[in-house]
Amino acid sequence: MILRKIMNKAIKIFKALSDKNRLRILLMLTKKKLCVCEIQDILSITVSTVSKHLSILRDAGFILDEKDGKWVNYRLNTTSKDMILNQVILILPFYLNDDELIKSDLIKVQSVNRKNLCKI
Amino acid sequence: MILRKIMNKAIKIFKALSDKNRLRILLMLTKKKLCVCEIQDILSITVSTVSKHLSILRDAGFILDEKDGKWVNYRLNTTSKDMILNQVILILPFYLNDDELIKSDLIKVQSVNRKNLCKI
DNA sequence: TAGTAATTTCGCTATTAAACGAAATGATAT
DNA sequence: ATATCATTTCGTTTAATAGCGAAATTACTA
Repeated sequence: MILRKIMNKAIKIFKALSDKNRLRILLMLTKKKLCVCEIQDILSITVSTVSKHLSILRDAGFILDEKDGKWVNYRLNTTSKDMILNQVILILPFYLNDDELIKSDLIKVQSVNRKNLCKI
Repeated sequence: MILRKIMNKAIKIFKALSDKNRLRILLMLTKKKLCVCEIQDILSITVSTVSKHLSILRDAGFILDEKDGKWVNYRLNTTSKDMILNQVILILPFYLNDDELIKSDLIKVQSVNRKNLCKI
């Protein structure tokens, strides 16, 4: 029963990684925790789509959420015991380091500020 | 130009890994090189679908093909310089080792024989 | 308690991907 | 060279996924 789920877990992880915006989110979260509207601002897609991406990353085990006032902070899960998940989180920053889009995302992350962004 | 392709390469690799039959194929190829009809026999899907999966794995860099008489042998690419690709090939066997479907695939691989299978 | 703001969920549309069978291709062997 | 067989490509159908906007939810705050 449990054993038959191993491959499904792997597939869920790899599917989560198969989308450009989700890779961008993961890389941003290596720099700091972010709320939905901060991510929305950088990706330039709707807030509902961001929320969906975050739930896919959470289901796969990559990120955790925590309430912070009226915001929800999302951050990388650094406590997972999953071998693939840990390796990916380790390798991705090196791998995507030189990607132009990732580079500009990471610059924007430094100065993004939820207090200026929100009030949808 | 080239740099903008880094993320697309990553996405291609993760998409290739996001399918059950392709994971099964990769694991089988860790044991020995196989032709299309041998893989078809174990997966129980049509030969054209197997061929499509193999082309996706080849495009992502996971496997290589070589002619062998009237057959085409597919084998793992162990010469890649790609960081993600190498790590995945290293980790996957450990990760999927206990999956029941993978276990039965790997038993079947031992005795599969193209000479008995073919004549579609 | 009512209002407001952040986030999630729902319903929909458009695109992508997996599967099949049939036809085309490539290569061996008679 | 022709027949045969393994594989690939093509055309189609069906299922999954990313995106949007609107409605629902959750939780501060006035």
